[in-house]
Amino acid sequence: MIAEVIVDIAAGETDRIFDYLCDDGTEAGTRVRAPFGGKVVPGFVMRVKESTDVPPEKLKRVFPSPDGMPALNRECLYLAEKLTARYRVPKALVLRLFLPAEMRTGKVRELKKTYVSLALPLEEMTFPKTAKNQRGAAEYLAGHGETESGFLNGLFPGSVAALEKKGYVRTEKKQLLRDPYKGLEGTAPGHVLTPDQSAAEEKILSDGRTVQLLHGVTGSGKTEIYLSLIARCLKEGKSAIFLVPEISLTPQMLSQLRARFGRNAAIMHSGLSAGERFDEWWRLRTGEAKIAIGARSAVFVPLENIGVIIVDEEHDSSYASESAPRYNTFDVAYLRAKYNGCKLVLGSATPSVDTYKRAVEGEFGLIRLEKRINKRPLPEIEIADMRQEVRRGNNTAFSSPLRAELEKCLSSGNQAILFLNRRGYSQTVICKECGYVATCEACDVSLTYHRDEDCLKCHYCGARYKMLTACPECGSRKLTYAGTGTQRIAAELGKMYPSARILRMDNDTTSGKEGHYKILKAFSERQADILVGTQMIAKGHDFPAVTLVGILDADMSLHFSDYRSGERTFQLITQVAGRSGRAEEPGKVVLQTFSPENDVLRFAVRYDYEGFYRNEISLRAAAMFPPFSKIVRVLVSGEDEKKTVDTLRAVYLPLEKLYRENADKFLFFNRMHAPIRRIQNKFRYQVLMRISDTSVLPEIYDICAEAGNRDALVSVEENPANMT
DNA sequence: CGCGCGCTCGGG
DNA sequence: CCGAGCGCGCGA
Repeated sequence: MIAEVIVDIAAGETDRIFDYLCDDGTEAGTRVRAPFGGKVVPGFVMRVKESTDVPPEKLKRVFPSPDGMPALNRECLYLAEKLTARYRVPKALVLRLFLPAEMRTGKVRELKKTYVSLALPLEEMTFPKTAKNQRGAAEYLAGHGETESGFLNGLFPGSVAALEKKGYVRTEKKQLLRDPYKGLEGTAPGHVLTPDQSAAEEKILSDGRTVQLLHGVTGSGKTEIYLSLIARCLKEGKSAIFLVPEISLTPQMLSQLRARFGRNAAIMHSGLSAGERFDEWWRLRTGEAKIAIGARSAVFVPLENIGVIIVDEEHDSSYASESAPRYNTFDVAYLRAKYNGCKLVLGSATPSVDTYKRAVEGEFGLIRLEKRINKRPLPEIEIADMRQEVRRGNNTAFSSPLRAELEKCLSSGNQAILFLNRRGYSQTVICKECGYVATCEACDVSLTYHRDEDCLKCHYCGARYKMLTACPECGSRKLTYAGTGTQRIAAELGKMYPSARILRMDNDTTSGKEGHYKILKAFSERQADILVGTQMIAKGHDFPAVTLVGILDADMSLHFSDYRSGERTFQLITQVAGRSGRAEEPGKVVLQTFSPENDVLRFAVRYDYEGFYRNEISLRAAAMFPPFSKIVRVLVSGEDEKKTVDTLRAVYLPLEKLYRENADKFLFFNRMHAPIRRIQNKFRYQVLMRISDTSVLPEIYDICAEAGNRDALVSVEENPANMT
């Protein structure tokens, strides 16, 4: 038999089928080791056929990897086909998305362990006087029953082999799957849905459209509907995919799911060890687990017969991949829903403008949940006008309403969260004499001062620099800090409320995934009174004792140079406000801004999504921004500036030709430096386009795939989230 | 004339 | 991606 193989090499030149001899019975989707260009590389069997045009003397033989079954099922192969056509990326890169990384790198630990048990009753055994270990091991087995061989040998060195030779013990190899959430095997009964929830579920199931948008205010009980939909699938013998933003995969949430679905749920979480992740994946592949829960990448799990796909917090930006195959989670989920003939349920309290437009226009089903389950009102949001504060001589980061509320909150023994959006704005060092700003040698961005280490750091490449004592340009010692970071806020707070316990949470205090939880856990256990943090604290996590949320600089995201800044700001405020007053006591939110008359803020304080949407969509239509157009950015980056510019030319010229021939389909077309000209020593140039007709998109992808080379990376981004 | 580096090409 | 093969430029 002949196998059509894609070799797992991420290069455009090798991105084609190579024919190999293979064993009879080899199936498509099987991983193989293939001799290729002098060495053996991993590969994937895409198809199996009887014959080939390749001359026989060239044909080599592949040998299958010891997986026991094809790693990729039919649907995975189908999706890979579709995605390579859509994004024009090498097939090997797309295929990798379907496997846990551990499987490719081959570092997965042995899954089978040997267990030892007694073959005879202890009384029938005889041991030489010197064979203490043999006797000890046999006695241990008699007392403890079946024991893992390595463990027993550790206790009684050499015993296992000796006992086996005498026929005193039996050994057996067993598949061992690590269970990251042991002790939560119980299957908790589901809550009974409220009439509103039941009605919503019925509507989802009875509507003919594939995509259903569940638009429900915070606390309206969307999660219960998801779980009920999943439970239904299980009952029908089907499987389900449940996608959440990475940040919502909190230990509480995971244990809740495990309690409800037990080992039927496989959790794909970056916090798992490599081995655990592989095991969870394998349980899905074999059908042992039927529910996949995870962030973005879980949309690629090898489930079959899918009954529902759920995307929670649909608007969350983490659903867009930021690297290599820049797939869009929704696109993949939609393909899978179509393939399986099942529903794709999107849920959000603040849907993205694009999704909501498609729902109100009837392309998607739209289900509204307007009541909160516990009937508790949403926290009141008060706007603090920072212009007045400055006029009154208050130059601190805290308005008088916020101070008043903070004092009230602290004196009544409750907790407060202060939210700071530091995006595109950081605490850096400026020379007062000449205006010099400390910047990174590799990235051309300003450095950020870190007080605890007294150094300057680059947030794009992580480089560390010694703190300056004098200006390198003019020698002046008059250096000052600009901007306000969480560190400074926390320090100011400490001065204002010396007895308050303050916790800080941002990229610097949370090293690794664990740091995250440690801080949140400490705060929820009330080891602190005030939590100061960035976006990170906006989502997930329930803090029942929090009655005050302060949004220190609502303007920061509002005036960020992105067409979605209004949308982002509305989502952010709604989300942050949701942190306040989760238990009995009513919550309060103070929103500080220099532009209190801003429409987005006014809709946000009233929790008026509809109003916000109508306002926003008319602005987008007037300016012809997405969803009325598509922003396409082609980024060319490379270490050698000349070669990078050469590559830029190689994409620009054909793109410009395309633009000239289809001028009516373009709203904007130009080439320029990327906003950050250099990151990690790579020069960055871009061609920026806004297109009103997506029919030119395949051509754009083709041109870019053609132009990419060894020296410069060419990537295409659609409606990019950050334009660095 | 010989070696080294850079570019091109092929890999089944 | 990676190695082989080859051409051209440079030094002796």
